[in-house]
Amino acid sequence: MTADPDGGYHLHEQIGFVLRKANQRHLAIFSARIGDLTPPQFAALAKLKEIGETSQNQLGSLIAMDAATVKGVIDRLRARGLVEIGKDGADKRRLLVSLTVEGRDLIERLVPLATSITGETLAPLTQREVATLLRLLGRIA
Amino acid sequence: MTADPDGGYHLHEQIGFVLRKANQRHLAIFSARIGDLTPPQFAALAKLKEIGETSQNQLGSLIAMDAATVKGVIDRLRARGLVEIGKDGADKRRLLVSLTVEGRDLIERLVPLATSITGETLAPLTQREVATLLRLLGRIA
DNA sequence: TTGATATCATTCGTATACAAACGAATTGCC
DNA sequence: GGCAATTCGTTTGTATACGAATGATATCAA
Repeated sequence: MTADPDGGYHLHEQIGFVLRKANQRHLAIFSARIGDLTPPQFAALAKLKEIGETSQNQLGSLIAMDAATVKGVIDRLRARGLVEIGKDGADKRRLLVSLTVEGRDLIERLVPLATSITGETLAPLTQREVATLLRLLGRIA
Repeated sequence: MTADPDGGYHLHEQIGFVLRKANQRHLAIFSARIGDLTPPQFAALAKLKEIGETSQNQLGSLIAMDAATVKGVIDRLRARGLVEIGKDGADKRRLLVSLTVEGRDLIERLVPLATSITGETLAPLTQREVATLLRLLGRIA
């Protein structure tokens, strides 16, 4: 039924390709609404607001970034004064990352925008379809 | 019903975050099975096999890459002898990109692997759910 | 207690991604 | 024909991503 009659391989039907395109559209919507922060930077600030101070690697695992990637993101947020780092007295290997006052202010102002970004990204779907999509994506993520 | 009782913003429920995680899992499966080619490189070869010779920018728009990105991908494929470029007699601005014999051999050998990568990525879902997911993703892509 | 193992953060190298600016070539329009 | 707008490819700069290697520190086990 849904099988390809000619048995051929079509790039546009592969999950990897469609995921990449959906990501691109979301990124375009995001940067149109929040121009001075990238989605990874936003994710770091949002997670810090949710859970408070943590180590750099712990934050990375919470937002699905490896150690090398999260370091770059935190460095750039730090250069802008949105987060700050401190030492962990109990474990000298760790860097504790936390929001600055400016970072907290910014993320609180941006949350409504982020909600509208999610809304615009999902605008082509009904509420029921949104729920289905998130459920199925969650299972392959 | 599905509304968040506390009205809070949770990163893990946002479409952008879930898309990024699904992409990560797909990439991990891809590189475990096809270690010496990235998904964008594979996409370029697969599309060239589908449509034959095209200009660099045209190829980019077919596989959703901007001009700067596609240039890097083609450069690396060219350095490995998988694609070659020629001049367009009718339009001196254009570079015509095509598969070499080695490139054609490789992509034909890899297509079965790519099919199994798609299968493994979608393994947590039933056939019906796969169809639903691809349909909904296609609408927001 | 000490020695193997694991964890934390950093660094290096490679590969997407995309914006912006650029020169060369082509097209559209009068 | 000729000039403006467009298109093609390139280059530069910035920002993820991830593998691999490394040094410092913790932990665990014999």
